Amino acid sequence: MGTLGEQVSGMEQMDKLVTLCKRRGFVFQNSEVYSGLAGFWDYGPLGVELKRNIERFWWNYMVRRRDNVAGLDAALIGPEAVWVASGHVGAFHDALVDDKNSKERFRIDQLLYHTEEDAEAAEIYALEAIEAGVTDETKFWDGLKEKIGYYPLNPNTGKASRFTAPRQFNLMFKQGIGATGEGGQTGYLRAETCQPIFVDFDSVRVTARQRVPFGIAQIGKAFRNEINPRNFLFRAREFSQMELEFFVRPDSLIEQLKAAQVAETPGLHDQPGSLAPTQHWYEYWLGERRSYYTALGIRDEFLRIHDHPPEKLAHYAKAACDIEFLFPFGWGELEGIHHRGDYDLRQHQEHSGKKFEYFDDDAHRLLTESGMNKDEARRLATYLPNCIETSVGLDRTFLAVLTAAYDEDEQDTKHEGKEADIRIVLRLHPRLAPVTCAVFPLSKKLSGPDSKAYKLYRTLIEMGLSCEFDDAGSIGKRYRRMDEIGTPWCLTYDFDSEEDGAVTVRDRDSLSQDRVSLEEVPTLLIQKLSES
RNA sequence: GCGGGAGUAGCUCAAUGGUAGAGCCCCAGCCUUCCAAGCUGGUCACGCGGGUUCGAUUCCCGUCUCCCGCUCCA
Repeated sequence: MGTLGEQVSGMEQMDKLVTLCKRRGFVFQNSEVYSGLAGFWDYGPLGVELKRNIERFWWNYMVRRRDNVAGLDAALIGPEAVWVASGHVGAFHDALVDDKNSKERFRIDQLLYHTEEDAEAAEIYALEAIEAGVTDETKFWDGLKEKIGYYPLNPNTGKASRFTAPRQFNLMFKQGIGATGEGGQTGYLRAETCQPIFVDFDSVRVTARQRVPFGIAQIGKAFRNEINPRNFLFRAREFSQMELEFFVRPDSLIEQLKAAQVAETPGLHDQPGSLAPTQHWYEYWLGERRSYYTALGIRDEFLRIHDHPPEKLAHYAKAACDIEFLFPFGWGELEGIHHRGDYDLRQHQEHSGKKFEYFDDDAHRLLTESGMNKDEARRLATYLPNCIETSVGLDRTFLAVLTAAYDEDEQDTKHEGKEADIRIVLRLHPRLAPVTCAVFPLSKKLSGPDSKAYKLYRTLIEMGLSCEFDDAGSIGKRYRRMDEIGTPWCLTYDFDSEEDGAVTVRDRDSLSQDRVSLEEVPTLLIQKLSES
């Protein structure tokens, strides 16, 4: 952060980011001409480039450079059965009540009851009442009192209060399949991208010829009908996730067998056998994910790990933590790393009737070699894999990258009568920047389709670089336009270029200017990119 | 979803019960111009709907969106 960057308050910075995003075409409110739709955003010309660069970065880091991770791009919508099995149809249908006195909102089972049984009875009663269309609060609460013998209290004050009748909040988008809406299936837009991964687990494993441990990765949209979308891209109703589900053996049988054999057996890579069998994979991925953010150019002081205490874990999780980023509005979750156990595969196995068990050839061979009888060896070698999940919010990463990159400089100004010359600059990682370089003919007389400047621009484009050509306005103004969108390098073709065949390469951060011959420019840029 | 605040050009703001001005941005042209703010010209706005009124950007109601707090947050 520059000197000015540190002085602006969080919300000021957020406003500046939102304005910049709109002004320069990173992100627009969806359907703005129809006054907008809360929780939905459109990525503009620069936004789509930045977003794809982030995706590519993640995909290379998590999939392409590993031989034990396979990719997937599954449908956004799935039949009801998938979401019943995953638990979303049940868990995403909370019955909520508002306290009219305190303006607080509670899940009905989290009010103050004498016993847990009463709380459960209240929830069941509430869901029935919602089903039956009961909206009269007096009728509802009197009915509940008949059931459990008293009115529940506000859990914060411990006192009686005026509650509304319960309402159901369905966090999943539901859709009838088939044009008539009749006779077809009910489908849901996926609430998280991982469920199709679990459903396709066996198909991917077999076709990718993968053996446990291995992972399945996916980047794609997910949808949640959030009660209240907030904080720009941070909580949207349609958003993208980048997820890896990594499947591991739930015990340390292999390590034990190998250790028992002989010392020369090489240990599995990255797999110290002394730890709890799956815990180290959880820690391995946490470490990998931290390195990823460093590689992405996000400094450590913007990140922290928030461990979920055991009593607060979701029903499926054995361990969980969040990687949080310091957004302008405070710390917020960027990524969740969860040890999901075998919950998901087990659920889908039970609901679908298909086996997701894995037969471990290695273990089977070692076991039979040790003289164990076949049935016992087969039993021990067959298991349902456990899953370590790393789940990143792509839109949140986008916002984090912008937040970390946003800076304001104070420049020396030649002009008098003005207080300060403020330069807005996005210090984006060069590989993330939506535009990598720009070509500026110093004068329009050096412009035109047959000019050398334009030909340089075409050359760079054909090399696959993201490049812009700008001949409008003063040269300084053009530099500023590029600073504001984070373009790392600007190439200026001037009157001397005709003679010396060289251009000025201007650096976004150092403002340095180097004279480079036209022939060397492409390789220089490629080199700078790979070194960054 | 509740409570509070706010919506006038791409941005920042102004004025007005008789349909709106400016600066910056943007576009075109001029200038041998390497770090915004030179000259000339130009485009672009009262979130949407309804009501009151002869007439509404202005007053009222609703709605949508944004911000803050609560809530929610797999």
